[in-house]
Amino acid sequence: MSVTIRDVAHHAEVGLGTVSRVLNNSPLVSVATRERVLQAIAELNFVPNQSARRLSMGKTLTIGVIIPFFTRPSFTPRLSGVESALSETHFDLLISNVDIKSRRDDCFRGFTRRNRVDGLLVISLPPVDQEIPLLSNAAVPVVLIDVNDSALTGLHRITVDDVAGSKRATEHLIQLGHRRIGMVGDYLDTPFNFTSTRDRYWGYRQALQEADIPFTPSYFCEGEHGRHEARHMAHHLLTMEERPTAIFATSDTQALGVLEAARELDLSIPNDLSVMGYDDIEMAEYLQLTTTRQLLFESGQRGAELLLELIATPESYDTPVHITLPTELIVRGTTAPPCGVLP
Amino acid sequence: MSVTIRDVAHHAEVGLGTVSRVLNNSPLVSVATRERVLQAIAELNFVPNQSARRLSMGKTLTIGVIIPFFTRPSFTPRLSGVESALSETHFDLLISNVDIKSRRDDCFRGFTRRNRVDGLLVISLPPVDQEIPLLSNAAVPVVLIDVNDSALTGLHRITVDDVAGSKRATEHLIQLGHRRIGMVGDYLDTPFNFTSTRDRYWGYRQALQEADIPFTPSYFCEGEHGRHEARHMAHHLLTMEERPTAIFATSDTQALGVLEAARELDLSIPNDLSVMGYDDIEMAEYLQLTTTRQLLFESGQRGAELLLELIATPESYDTPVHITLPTELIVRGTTAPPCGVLP
DNA sequence: CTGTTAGCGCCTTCAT
DNA sequence: ATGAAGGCGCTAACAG
Repeated sequence: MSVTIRDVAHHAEVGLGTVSRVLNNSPLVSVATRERVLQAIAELNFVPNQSARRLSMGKTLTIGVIIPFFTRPSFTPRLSGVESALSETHFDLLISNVDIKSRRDDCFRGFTRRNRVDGLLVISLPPVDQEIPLLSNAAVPVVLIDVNDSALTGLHRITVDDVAGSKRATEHLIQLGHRRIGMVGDYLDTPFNFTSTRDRYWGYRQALQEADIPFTPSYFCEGEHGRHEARHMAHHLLTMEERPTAIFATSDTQALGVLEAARELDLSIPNDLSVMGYDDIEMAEYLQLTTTRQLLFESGQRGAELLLELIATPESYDTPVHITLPTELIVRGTTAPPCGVLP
Repeated sequence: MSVTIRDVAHHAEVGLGTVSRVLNNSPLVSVATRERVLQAIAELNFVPNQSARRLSMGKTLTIGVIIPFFTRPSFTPRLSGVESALSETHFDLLISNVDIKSRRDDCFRGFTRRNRVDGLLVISLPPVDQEIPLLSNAAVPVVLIDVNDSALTGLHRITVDDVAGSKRATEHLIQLGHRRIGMVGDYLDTPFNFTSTRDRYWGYRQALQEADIPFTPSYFCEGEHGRHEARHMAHHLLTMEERPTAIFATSDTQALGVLEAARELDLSIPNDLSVMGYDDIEMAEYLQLTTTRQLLFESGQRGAELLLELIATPESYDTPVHITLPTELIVRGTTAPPCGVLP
């Protein structure tokens, strides 16, 4: 059916092993024979069969990545980073988008065995307790990206200090003179249990506390992720009796919803209301949104790079690698001192 | 090393073939033995080796997709559509992001052979002449998405009538009373040769012609894709002596750049300038951008569905399938009659 | 340096 | 309904 290594061997009048050597850049081939084989390969238009190589080598030559909601603007750059790190290599990229819980569980189980992938990247999805040993004893190396949980110290991770980033963001608002600061975020408890959501919540709480501003539960709104949902939450906050003068959205996407709500209510930004996002997605700059930048692309890239090293030389990594990426406050146009207050 | 079908056979005290049959849901197994095998599988925690299956079956159980710039907001939904169609199946999704020409060529060659993928989806990338036979005679079925070229009638395709969509968009502007209509778009000629770019250009030209508005070359700007580049082009247009009263950007992303340029120049939208986008990406609604909606997600989904059918029953598709997806003009807030002109 | 051989783990006839 | 045997295309270890 298809031309095989055997045909090439015949054609080049060499042994079958020699062809294999040429294919794998073995130095144990004379220049002359190598030339001959290469030519035969070209003439026959031969391409090695991946499945056969993989079976024979006991490797899959592919990297798996488990990522939730890969179309969200904050996930795409992460994926892109992974892709860029892998594009130089011969590894295939097997992406599993999980947006329902059951798929998530399947992927965790399926990918931790050797015969699916040679290494696994998990993005934003913290393993539950019983899965931790699964990952740390996995047949293949695993790197967690954007999963910040102290129970995970046994695993390789690329994380962001969201508590600090969020605290810093809140402090910015406080320094501007705001005291009534609302928060619009994802549900703290979801089937996926994103750690970033909670970390950002705690950063906010900490900043308030250190500034001696009491936490007002009614200023904290949690809901489904998304612009529309955020708009509703913000609308609710902004029509309260004593409405917040600033709203911190835990993602830029949600900040857009807040801006929409403000528009509906004819509140001018930043005079009537300060709005703060998180992530610094592409659109944030366009919208002049004050936000906290995290290195989304880099997180994917470095995670993938680490994974590649783990695959290449597992022995040099007996202790888990933990890289923390910095965040940066990006002050743009949606934050200002509250009405009537001078800095 | 890993538990194999052989171990299962031993454990269940059956032949090795029987285990295979159970694995493949063959009806040729008695309920009793099936139970026994299933239990052995569970007890041994056996998972079949993909590479081995693939080699043995001569299938790869994976679908390849070649997509350029997969982080662009108009490509992500297409990919998402593909993913959604595949998530129900047992097919793996092998994504190749090509953003440089050489990778593109490699992918075209590499993926058209049987041993890489069982089917190929090509998004937005028209094959060059010499590649057409490669694709139509490919060892595996191929479906082109968003590639609109009359030379491609021999291939299965999901397309959008961009000429019509673009013409309609331009007509909208004309009907509002605009006569000086600028266009900001991608380079017409690029290494990738996106057909949509050219189609949109021609739709624009056609609409002008039918309305007896002469085409003004200086009103047409082409450049690298992206918001910033579009901003520069728009800036140029808007500082001309007789500047356009409306600008049609050939993508929403570029429309954002146009809006930015208008902001810089203190032009109010839509009074001083009408802006029209294309695609209807997620952000368009938020920005109240008038645009042309195309079914991005559906294009990916239907392409993948078609491909799956082609793989399953190739014999029932002796003649190429060509599905054209509709576009829809979405009038929002960035277009209005030109200053001083009543509709 | 090169040819030969024995698997890699599974599917698929072929007998039974 | 079931077991045994051959082969998918390649790599790697071996002998020369």
